Amino acid sequence: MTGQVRTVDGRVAGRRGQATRQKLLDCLSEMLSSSPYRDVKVIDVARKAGTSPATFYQYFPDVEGAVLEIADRMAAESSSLAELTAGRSWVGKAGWQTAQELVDGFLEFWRKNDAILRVVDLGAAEGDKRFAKIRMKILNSVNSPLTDSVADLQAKGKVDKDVNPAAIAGSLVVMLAAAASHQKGFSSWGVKQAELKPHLALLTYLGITGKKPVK
Amino acid sequence: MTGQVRTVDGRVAGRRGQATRQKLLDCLSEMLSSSPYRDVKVIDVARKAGTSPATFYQYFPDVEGAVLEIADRMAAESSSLAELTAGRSWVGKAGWQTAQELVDGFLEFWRKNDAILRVVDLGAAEGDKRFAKIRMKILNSVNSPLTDSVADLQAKGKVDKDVNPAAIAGSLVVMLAAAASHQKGFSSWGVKQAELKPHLALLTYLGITGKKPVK
DNA sequence: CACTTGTCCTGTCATGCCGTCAGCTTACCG
DNA sequence: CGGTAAGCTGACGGCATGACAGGACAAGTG
Repeated sequence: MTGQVRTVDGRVAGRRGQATRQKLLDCLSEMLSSSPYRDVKVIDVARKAGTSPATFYQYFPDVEGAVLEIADRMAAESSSLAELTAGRSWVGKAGWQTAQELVDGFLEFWRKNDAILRVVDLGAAEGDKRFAKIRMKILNSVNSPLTDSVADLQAKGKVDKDVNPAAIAGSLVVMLAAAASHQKGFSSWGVKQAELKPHLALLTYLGITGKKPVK
Repeated sequence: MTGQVRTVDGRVAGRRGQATRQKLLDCLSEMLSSSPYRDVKVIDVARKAGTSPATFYQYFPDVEGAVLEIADRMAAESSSLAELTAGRSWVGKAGWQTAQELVDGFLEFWRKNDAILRVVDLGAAEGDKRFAKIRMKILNSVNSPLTDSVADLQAKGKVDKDVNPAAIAGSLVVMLAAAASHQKGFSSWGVKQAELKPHLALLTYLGITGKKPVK
């Protein structure tokens, strides 16, 4: 699908080369979790991987290039997020359950990938189209089915005709993403994580259906 | 209040020094809008300000230090955001108007300060307490009065007793912040800014009151 | 086993930014 | 006008960057 893995100078990477490349990506991932993006240096990644900076540049044009690759893989995995919403019911108790599971799955995904997601978010916010594209791919895996759900309810007359399903779904998805990446912020408001989840689910349910949930 | 402005080596800055310092801050602000945070170099800021890197280090310990100063000033201005919510009604048509004005004011503030807010967001997400504190100060100027509003409605029996006002208000504020910093993302979902606003207001109103707005 | 081929890694180098210091210039004040 | 403190910069060692050429290594061949 993606073709062969190639080095910067055009050669085809063999088994050993791919292993080195992967190790560099893993070490970069770790560094992103432990130090500010701004301070991540090629030389540190290379040292951590037990190799030299020159090797790094054989596989990636620069740090950003490697980050994009990590982000791309994560985006590929994000498709699993779609199952949290696609084809689920938003009516009655089942609807409330859908909302809860969506929030749970979303926060979990964000928690697992928070370091790289931070960088993707920054890149997208700074206007970098490559990062914006990746961000959209991730958010879309939730946003598309969610938009469909709203449109469905709307077709059935259960949601006002003047709402734009994409705007509602997008706003909710963006809320979940932001809440996930700033969970610590909520604790300074005296809101614990366990307490936050049902409230996010509540807002999600309210936004989608326009009604209070039946718990 | 804040005492005298001092250089890194302890001297008191006079009129000329303060002007230079300010010019450096202004130029840094501009650079943050035009290039990725990761690529902002001291030497570029200095050149843009028509001075030398050594001068920069006379007033700031590093780029981050200067960024914190810019962010601090913005946080001071953010208190004006409180007026968007404090003491406003959330009932009936007046409530709907409150929601709209809140969204409007919030997006406007974010638009004006987006570059620095991006960096603050990143710093906070990376766990830097100084940035987290600044971020909280800004969000609190909206979150506190909003929390009060929910608590008020709750006391009057208009909102369910089992909701945590801080969790609801916090989630909504975070949603607004995220929507503001990724407005471009919505356009790839086919949602224009003018269309986004009323939907954010709708979600806000729904979240605060638990009911559909009377328009 | 020697030889070849193609992959893989690193030593080294020019370049450029970082962060600091000594020392020069400028402004203010008695 | 001389003293003092503020303000600025040239220059420097140190480190990261990014490029290259060449050495190390594995695998296949006669």
